[in-house]
Amino acid sequence: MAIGRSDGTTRPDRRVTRTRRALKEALTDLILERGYEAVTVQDVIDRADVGRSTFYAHFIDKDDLLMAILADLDVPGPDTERWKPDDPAFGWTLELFRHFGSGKRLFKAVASSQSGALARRETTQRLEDLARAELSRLKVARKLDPFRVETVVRFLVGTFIGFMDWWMRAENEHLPAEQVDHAFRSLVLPGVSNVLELDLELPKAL
Amino acid sequence: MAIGRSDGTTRPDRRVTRTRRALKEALTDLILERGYEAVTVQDVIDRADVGRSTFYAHFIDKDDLLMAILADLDVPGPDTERWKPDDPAFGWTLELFRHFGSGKRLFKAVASSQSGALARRETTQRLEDLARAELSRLKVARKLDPFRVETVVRFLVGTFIGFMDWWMRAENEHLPAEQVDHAFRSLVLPGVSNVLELDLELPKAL
DNA sequence: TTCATTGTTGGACACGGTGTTCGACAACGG
DNA sequence: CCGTTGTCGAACACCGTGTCCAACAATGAA
Repeated sequence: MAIGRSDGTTRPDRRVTRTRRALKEALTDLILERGYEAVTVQDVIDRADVGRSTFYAHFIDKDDLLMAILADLDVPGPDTERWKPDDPAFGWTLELFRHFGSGKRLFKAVASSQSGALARRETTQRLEDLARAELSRLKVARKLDPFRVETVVRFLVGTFIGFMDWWMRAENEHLPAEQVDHAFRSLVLPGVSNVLELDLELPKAL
Repeated sequence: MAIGRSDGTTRPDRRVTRTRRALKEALTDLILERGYEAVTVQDVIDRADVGRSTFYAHFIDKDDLLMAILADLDVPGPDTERWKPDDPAFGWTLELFRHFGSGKRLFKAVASSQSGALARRETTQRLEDLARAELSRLKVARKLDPFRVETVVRFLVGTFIGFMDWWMRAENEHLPAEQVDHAFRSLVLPGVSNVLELDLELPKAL
């Protein structure tokens, strides 16, 4: 039925906005409480106080709703445009950590590895693009074989998500993004530097 | 009802052995075909040609069966006994990769991150114990603060599982364990060395 | 304010998977 | 051979999913 698609021209009906917002917030809350897999559509519409049929008028299923939530918080695509060629290597990871950790429950709900397979794949995809862009920026002069580059990309993204996951769990919620980023860089960059035979400025050990 | 527990004294009934084996094999196959989450108990008993009630006479649910499969293939607990104090640091990772990758479908089914949350947690647990044991072996003279050590442990295990996962996926099935291990060590050990201020022998870059 | 449009509602429904129970039956092993 | 024990399959209650529809209510434009 595809209700209330804001097709640029018309403003969406208030009711539509209200319903969608309620559903998104409900799912976000519930994910934070129990984890994504444990939440049922029934739970969501109960929490959101929305009719069952209304839910299915807007979203195909639980995954679809999750994707909508994810779409709201534009995970930075490769904004390679803004990068200067002489920026320090991987200088943007702190910004990324800050972005994800900026206190918004949304991020925690989605970034956590508890979230659905779809969302995880989606996030991974974007981060991999980011990493590839950075590597291709760095290897200006160098010719590196694709296999090695792909391996490093997987390593970078896998570790990043691992750190996000670890950070988001209750025990570490108090850690500042700076510290997480520093730990990440201290552990990851030496290996990248080693494998790609690059000369990265390595953070001091803490 | 707890059927046929081999309580040391008595040999288990043939029928029990047969049933359990059939169920384990069925689940293993199905995981490899569709991934764990997509498999239903119904599928398993159909494939295994076992009555529904029989299934529940042996296992609580799907997760329980998965745990039983996992228990069969003793993931090496910290065999710290066998380690000499002068072994090279993390020298055992190759053995671990070989162990997991030794062609057995079982490992692929279980080690893959597609498998249930329970199994994943279980595996992670054991690997973390391994890593902790190694770190405490290495810091004989040194006094390292627990936070740093825990961070490194998470980094090691998270990355290891990431590599396992990547390796097990179809495209890379042909890679020898040696190459995977080498990539792992090249990327991971420099960071560990950096953070723990240890002097590890680093593998050459490839 | 009026009114046609559009979204929302709740109930009914078919479907499929879960986990339990029970009596009849068959395989086991001493 | 025979008592024990495991297996079978059917029936059942339960729950979540996703669809459909007719009645109703909010909306926004005239």
